[in-house]
Parts: sequence; C-alpha cells; structure tokens
Amino acid sequence: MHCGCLTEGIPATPGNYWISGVAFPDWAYKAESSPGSRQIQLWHFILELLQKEEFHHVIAWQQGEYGEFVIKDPDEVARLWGRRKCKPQMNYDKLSRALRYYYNKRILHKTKGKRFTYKFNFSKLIIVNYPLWEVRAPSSPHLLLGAPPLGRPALVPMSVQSELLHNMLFTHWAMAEQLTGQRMTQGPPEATGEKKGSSSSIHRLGSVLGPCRLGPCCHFGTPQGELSSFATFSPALPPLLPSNWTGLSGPFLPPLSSEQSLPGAPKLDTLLPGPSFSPGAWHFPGLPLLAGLGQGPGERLQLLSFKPEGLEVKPDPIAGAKGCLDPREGYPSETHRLKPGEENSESSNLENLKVVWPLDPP
DNA sequence: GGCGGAATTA
DNA sequence: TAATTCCGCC
Repeated sequence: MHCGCLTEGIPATPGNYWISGVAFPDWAYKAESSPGSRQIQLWHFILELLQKEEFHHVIAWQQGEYGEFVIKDPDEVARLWGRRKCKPQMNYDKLSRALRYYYNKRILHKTKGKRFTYKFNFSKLIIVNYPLWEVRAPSSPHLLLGAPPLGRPALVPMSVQSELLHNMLFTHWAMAEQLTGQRMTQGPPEATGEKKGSSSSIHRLGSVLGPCRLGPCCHFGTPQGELSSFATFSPALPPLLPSNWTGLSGPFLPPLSSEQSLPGAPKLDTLLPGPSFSPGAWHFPGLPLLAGLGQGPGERLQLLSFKPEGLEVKPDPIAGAKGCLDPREGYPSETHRLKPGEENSESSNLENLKVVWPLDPP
C-alpha cells in the first residue's frame, strides 16, 4: 500500500467532469468511492484515465455511445494500471482478464466486434455507489435522476436513466420483500428474467453495503465539497427541483415532449399509472412513477415504494452512526423528526428484525 | 483478440 | 474480495 506508485498518476480535479458529453459525479473519480476495497478498483482507474485529457491518446470515450470507451493503447493502459497497483509485470492480457471479471458483475461489458472497446454499465456503477439513495424516494418526489439540483445539468443519458430506473425499481422490490418478509410471487419485470445474475442487483448491493460507505463517516458528511459532489449525482438531496428544470438538460438530454418516450424503453408509467405528475417528471420514461410516489392516490406504487422507516431509524448498531445509512447526513432527515415515543409501527415491527439489509454481510 | 477456468495473492 | 497470474481454447 505504501508504494510510491499510489501517488503517481492521475491528479484529482474538482467539480464535475464532462466527458464526451457524459458527466460523472465526483465520487466516480474518488478512490474512496471504489466499493468493496480500500484500493482503487480497475473500473475506477479506467474512469480516471477517461477523465483526463492527457490520457485520451491511450483511452477515450467512444463518441456517440454512452459509457463506451476504447483502449487505444492497451500496453500503455496496462502499464499505467500496473504502476498504480505496483505491479510492474502488468500487461493488457492480465488487465483484460480483470476487465472480463466485470462482465459477470455487470459493471462492464464488451462491445463485440470492436477491438479494445468496452462499455460501462452505468446503472450498476450507480447502484453500487448509491445503493440506498432511493430508499427515501417515497417521501421525496424530487429524488430523481432527472431532477438535478439547481444549476446542475442532468448527468445521465436518458437511456441510462431508464435502465437505472429499472434497477431502482428492482432494488425497491428487493428491499420491500426483505423487510416485509413477504414473498412476492413476482418481482418487477426484469427481476424474473435474470438468471443467476439477478444476483446482481441484490447481492452485489450487499457486497458493497457492508462497510459503510455512504454516511458521513464515508465522505459525504463533510466537507461541503463532498456534499456537493453527492448532490451532483444523487437526487437525494434537499428539494431543489426547479420549476424549469426541464430546461437544464445537458447536451445529451434533448428536450422531450411529454408524450415522447425512448424507443425500447418500457413505459413504466403505463405499467404503474400514478396520479398527475410534475412536468419535469415526464421527461423520462418511468420517472412519473417515482415522481408520483407518496403524492396521492397512486397507491399501486406503494408496494414498490415501500419505505421501511426502521431502516433509517435503527441502523445496525455495529455500523455505528445512523448517518451511515444516510448519505445525506447533515440534512434534517424525516427520521429525526420523529419524536420520542412516536415511533411508527413499521419501525417497531422491525425492531427485532435486526435490520439486515438485503445485502448486509453476516 | 477475446474468453473464462483455476490457482494464487494481498 | 478484487484482482493477478497463467493458460488452453476459439
């Protein structure tokens, strides 16, 4: 760990990064956000390289393809990776083996037919880094990807948002199932279709939830910069949905009329009709679903939006601070507003549940 | 080049 | 756990 290599390489830069039109939030470039390990992970390193203009001759985003990148100089990338990891014997063969391990994890996949070309699975990365963010969604209709804080552009391509939404829905479902002990006969659309990998959403989540990475103890509490980083991507921050936010779309978020939907993107709003939605919510397929959460008669949504208060009120004591479960530590959470003796039934019922996140390590 | 199994490492 | 290393196969 203490080999000089670690400090070499890619300096961090503040702010958001717009890379070929795709902006990654700050956390994506922070080594600490690399889940599952204290050491930087390869996918993270790749992002770092992609972020840096000086490395564009060795690796760069593929224009026109969200999340797709090309390793222009495999040997050089391998060398850089080897240097970072203090593995002078690193080569592309080995590096690519590591990349291939990401296939199963659904972090990455290969673009067939294109040499040295891979593609990130954004939603997986997001879920991995923010497994909890949508837990609060029901009470915070603004917790939407498409609802960037003021002055912040939407960061994710629409297609990605749609995919992400699916992931979120699945996560909701998984959590609800776990915490209610109910066996839903059917999960959300994608849940059943997945083979062993379905894994992914649930189990992968668990694999990264263990060590608290989201709370204040995990970089998001302070300093402000970190918070703003979080705000960059996570919609789970104070209500900041500007009335005109639909006009904030970045270059990859061309305005859509309310009737438009993405080709190939399931119209979740039709699957799960809700009440009237905020105009902005119509921006992306599926968003109305979340936008409508807790907003009225869209009760069919409640199943998916089930919010176990216990999760927030009674985090694993071992995990320490409650904040560990609350990436927004520092902001008044609804949990805190609960007066003593005012515990709701949900949390009471969960008291003996030994709050086990769907994915908590044993 | 790309894939994935297997053993190993930190 | 996330690689690293090696290797046979296509």
